[in-house]
Amino acid sequence: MKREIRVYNTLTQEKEVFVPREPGKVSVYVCGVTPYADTHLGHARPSVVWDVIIRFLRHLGYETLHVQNFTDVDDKIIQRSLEEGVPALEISKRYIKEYLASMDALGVQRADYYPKVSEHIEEIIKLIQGLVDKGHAYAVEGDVFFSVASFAEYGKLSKQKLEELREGTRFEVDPKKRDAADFALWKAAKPGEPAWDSPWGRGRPGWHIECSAMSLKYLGEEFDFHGGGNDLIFPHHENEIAQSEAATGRPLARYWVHSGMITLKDTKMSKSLGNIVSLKRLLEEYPPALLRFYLLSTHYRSSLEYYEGKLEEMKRGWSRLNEAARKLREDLAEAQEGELTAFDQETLDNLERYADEVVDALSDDFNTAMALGVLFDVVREINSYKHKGGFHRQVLQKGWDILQLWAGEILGVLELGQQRQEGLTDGLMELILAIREELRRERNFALADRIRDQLAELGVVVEDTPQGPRWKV
RNA sequence: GGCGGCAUAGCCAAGUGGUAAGGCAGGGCUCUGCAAAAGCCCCAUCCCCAGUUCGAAUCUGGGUGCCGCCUCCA
Repeated sequence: MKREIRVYNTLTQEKEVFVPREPGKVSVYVCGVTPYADTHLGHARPSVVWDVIIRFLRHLGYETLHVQNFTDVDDKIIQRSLEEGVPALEISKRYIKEYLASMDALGVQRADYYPKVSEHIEEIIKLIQGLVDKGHAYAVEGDVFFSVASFAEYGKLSKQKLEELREGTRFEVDPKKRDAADFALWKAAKPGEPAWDSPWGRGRPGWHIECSAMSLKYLGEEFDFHGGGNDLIFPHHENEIAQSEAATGRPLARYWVHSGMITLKDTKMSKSLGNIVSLKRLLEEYPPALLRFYLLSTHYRSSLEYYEGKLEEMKRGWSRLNEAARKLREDLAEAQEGELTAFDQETLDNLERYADEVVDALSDDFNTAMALGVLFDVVREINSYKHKGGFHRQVLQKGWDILQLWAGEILGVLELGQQRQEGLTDGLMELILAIREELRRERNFALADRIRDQLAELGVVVEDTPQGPRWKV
C-alpha cells in the first residue's frame, strides 16, 4: 500500500515527491550526538521524529536501513577527559550508554548501525587521502584542510556565498589555511589527545569527515535521507556535502531533512547556553508516550517551545486519547456481533475515512501534528458512537485498530495501562471498590465519597460508570 | 551585515487559491446521588499596508516583530 510521499528538501527548499534510490528501499543517515554530556530534550526531537518516519515507511512496506553516528572523537570530549582525568573514549562510552538508555525509554527503535569515529579511522584516512589526491585538500604541518574553492557548489545547502562566509568569520583564522573558509579534515595531534597514525603524521579526524566516511561505508553513495537538527545545516552538513561530493562525484543524499529546535522562552536550548532540560529527568517525571505526544504535536520543521508545566498542560489531551483507546479495548471484550445497522455502517465509513486522512497527513512531509488532529477525530467518532448506544464488534474493532496502529505503533503516543500495578494493587482496588459499591447501594454517599476522595489524594482516580466503577492511576 | 525561517482564537497548533482541522482553557446543555469520564452546542476571518485574482490565511511587493545559522550545538 505504498503512497506518494512528499518531503521538504532543505537543498531545494521545496516539498518534493519522494523517489527512493532503489525501489522499495530507504536508506537513512541521521546525525547523532557528540557524547560528552547528559542527553537533553533537544536530542529527543530528531530521534523521535525519525523513529516515526522510519516506522511509517516500514509500515508502507519499505525496507529501511538506518544509520546514526556517534562523534566520539571531539574537542569537547577531549576537554572533558582532561578535566576528569578519564580517557576520552571512556567518557564517550559513558554518555553513549546514557543516550541509548534514554532513547530506549522513549520507545525509539534502535538504528541498524551506530558507527563511531574511533572505530572508523581507517575509512576516514582513506577518504581524506582521496581528497588530497584529487586536489580538494592539502596538508600543512600535519593538518589537512579541505579547499572550499575547489568545490564549485560549496554553500548550496545553506545558501551561503563563499565571499560572505569569508567576511563573516568572527573567529581567528588559522594561518595555515589557504582560504579563511577552508576547514580541517585532519588535525595534528597535541600532547595528551587521542591520536592515530596517518600519512600526515599522528593526529585525529576533524569534525564533519566522519559522517562522510561512515555514511559511505554503511549506506554507499547517494543515499536517500540525511537528517539532523537544523543547526547542523551549516557548517556540518554543508561540509559533509563538499567532502563527499568532491570525493565521489555524486550527490551525498537525495533529501535533506532538518528538524527544528526546541526553545526555552524563544531561545534555543543548547549546551553552550546552559539552558538544558535533562531528558533523564523528564523521563522520571512523565510517561514516555506523553513526551512523544508533546514532541509530535508540532510539525517537525517548526521550533517547539518548552517550559515548566508544558507537559502537564498537554497531559489532559493526551489522556483523552489514551482513555479512549483503553476503554475501547475493554469494550471489545464484550462487544456484540450481528447485522450492521445503517448507523454502524456510517460510523465504519467515517472511521475508514479518518484512517486514510492519517496516512495522508504522514505522507505529506510527515505531518504528525495533523495526524494527531485526525486521531482526535477518531476518538470523538468512536465515543460519540458508543454514547448513542453503538456497540457492534466490527465498529469498535475498527476504532481500536486505527488507534492501536497509528497512535500506538507508529506515533507511539499510547500508553495502554501497562503501568497498572500487578497483583496486590489490583486485588486491593477490587476489594475497596466492592465495599464502596456496597456503601453506595446503601446510599451511604458520605463514606463512599470519602473513599473516593482519599484515593484521589493517593493519585488513584475512581470513575463511576453504568458498567461499574473504573479506576486509573 | 549575509543566509534561512516564522507571525492563525486566551494558550498550543494544522491548513500553499475556493471561503478557517484538532487539542487545552472557557460558556451552555445531557447523563449522574454527587463527582469524574463521555456526548451535544457555542467560542478566530488568519501581524500591517499595497497588489494579482471572480475568489487569498494561502500568490507578489513593501513594512513591522520574533527565531535560527554564519563559532561547538539535535
